[in-house]
Amino acid sequence: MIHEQPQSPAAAAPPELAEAAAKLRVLTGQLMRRLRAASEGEGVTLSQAAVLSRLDRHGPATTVALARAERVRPQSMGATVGALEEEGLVQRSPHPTDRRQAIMSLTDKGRRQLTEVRRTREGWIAQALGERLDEREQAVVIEALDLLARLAEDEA
Amino acid sequence: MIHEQPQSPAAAAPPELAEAAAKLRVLTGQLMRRLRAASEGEGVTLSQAAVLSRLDRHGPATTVALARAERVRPQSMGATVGALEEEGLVQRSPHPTDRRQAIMSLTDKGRRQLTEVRRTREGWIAQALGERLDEREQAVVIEALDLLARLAEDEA
DNA sequence: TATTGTTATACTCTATAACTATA
DNA sequence: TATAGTTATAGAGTATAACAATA
Repeated sequence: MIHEQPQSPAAAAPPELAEAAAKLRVLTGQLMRRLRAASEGEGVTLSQAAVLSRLDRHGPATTVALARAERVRPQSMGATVGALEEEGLVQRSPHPTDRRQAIMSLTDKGRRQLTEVRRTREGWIAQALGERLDEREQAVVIEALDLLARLAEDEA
Repeated sequence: MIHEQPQSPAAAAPPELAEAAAKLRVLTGQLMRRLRAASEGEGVTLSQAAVLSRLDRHGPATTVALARAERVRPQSMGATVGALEEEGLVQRSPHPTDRRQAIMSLTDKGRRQLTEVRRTREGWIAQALGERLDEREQAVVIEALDLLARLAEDEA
């Protein structure tokens, strides 16, 4: 690759980055399906598990705040937290001053469910990282995750 | 209970790997939604675009082979290639010796569509990688993608 | 019997649109 | 007007189950 090719229709990105983009696309799809498969038979779906995990890490939050954090529409998040509430895994409390808002928090049952989720759903990833990669490779993956997260969260 | 692991109930994985697993889960979901959003209004859906891309890179293939490669069920892949065929983006030819099989290949229209797909769908990733990361960081991401792909493809 | 592929059905995830209640 | 949330509807993506045709 010495000269630029001004007439190339798909140009703009150098081929190794285009290849990386294609790999990332494939990887994302496969991870999504593995995560979904791993979370089956657990009583909670993938997106429900994501909410449980987030509530545990960042504390109680409103539906809208959860939607922003996971980058889904508030209506989508509403369906997810609604299902969790029906199963008694989260509970809603009124906001102290703003009566429009409802604050969702984990119940004890939700916390127990989360323990199970972590073991089975995120567990295989953590295990694979630990068993299949040496320390340098683990460090590479960990740094790359932060870099990619930065890209994914950039602007819209 | 388990006396081999006296401490944490969710143990087994060191905390930094558990954290990496959680980050990977969040990243995967966000990338999936971004990819889907980027492929809207293109005439092909995300999984259809994946098939076009694969046919271009690896040549003609049967439904079952495509399903294995993308790690979906043959029935699911059947629906995807069926839609592509209806739009004239792929065509099916009989297998020379096995009349059960049908070999799918890109049409000229499919190839043109793919060019468009690459520009818009994988384009934003390639562009972000090029613009937001320096060369060392790009190398880290590229290596990590290969490592993660290895993990994702390991055993079932 | 095993493999390729199809048809039928259902669930998850997410979206847009239209609405109510509160600020 | 703006924000938090709900309800209704739809499409993408995938799965399982049952089946037909071919090897």
